[in-house]
Amino acid sequence: MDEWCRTRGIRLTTTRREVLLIMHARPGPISAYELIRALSESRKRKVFPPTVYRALDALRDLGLIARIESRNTFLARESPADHDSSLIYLCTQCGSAQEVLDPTVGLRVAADATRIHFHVAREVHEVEGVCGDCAAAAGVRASV
Amino acid sequence: MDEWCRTRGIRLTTTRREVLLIMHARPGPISAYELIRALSESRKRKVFPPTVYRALDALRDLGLIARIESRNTFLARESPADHDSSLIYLCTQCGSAQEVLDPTVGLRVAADATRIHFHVAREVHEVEGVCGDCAAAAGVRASV
DNA sequence: TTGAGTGCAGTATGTTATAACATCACTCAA
DNA sequence: TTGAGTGATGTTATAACATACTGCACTCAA
Repeated sequence: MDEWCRTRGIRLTTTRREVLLIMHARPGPISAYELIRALSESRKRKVFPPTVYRALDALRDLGLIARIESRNTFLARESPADHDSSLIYLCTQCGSAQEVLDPTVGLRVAADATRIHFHVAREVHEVEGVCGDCAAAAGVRASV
Repeated sequence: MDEWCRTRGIRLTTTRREVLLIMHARPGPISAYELIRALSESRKRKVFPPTVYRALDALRDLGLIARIESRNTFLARESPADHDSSLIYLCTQCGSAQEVLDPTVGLRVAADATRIHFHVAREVHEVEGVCGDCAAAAGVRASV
């Protein structure tokens, strides 16, 4: 993993590794300030915002995490591959986030971009709603 | 217009109308705090954040404006129809924003959602890159 | 062993957003 | 026309998110 990062010209330093560990340790998206609190706690001393934001930037460059723009939170990825035009499904009930890869969305975006002569650099696709589990739970409650 | 709003159960009050006018008066996205400053100036007295944020919420409910999640800014729409799964193309050079309707993207999202048993409520599609005008300008500069 | 490059700590501040509560205005029925 | 109910706004205060900038420490190659 360390080596994997180095080949990308980005070192997996202590801070970055700690941030990634915290993110993997808890399910779902986490805010930068929650990370600041968690990191401060594990280090037994105050950690300042820039420390965490820098780590998040580096992890994002590595593709190891994704930023959820509509919520100002961050999500650890299971694998760092090919997420250029992934979709993130966000549950408004339980707060969970699920990343889905659907290249056809990227193709549509590319087609539309060509039509308006736009050069795509980055795509954000976020879908808000209710996940299957929460819908099922609500259904159970409703039918009782 | 006033009547059009009322049929949707939302009044187009003075504050909301003023905010909408400011947004239409300048091209491109505008931040909430720019609106606060602009509205304070036009009213000759201080306007507080909640005033503008509430107006923005109402205008968003009416579909008259869109929030650009990846930039924390707001964009006035030309018409308020059918923007449920529109795409916003954002130029990193000139800051312009262009909304494009492409229902096929919404269809793909719906299909993916069904597959993972997700119930969609709202979609955010934002594409960052360079607009045609800026690319052309850069091309001209590069070729000189 | 020194100097360039990179990453980190910390200060300070800028920017975005909302909770909470008081007050005002509009609507509509009596 | 008046008064209750509802929705909108004014205001204070603060929470939450983010970055500019300075300086120090470490690594590694020359």
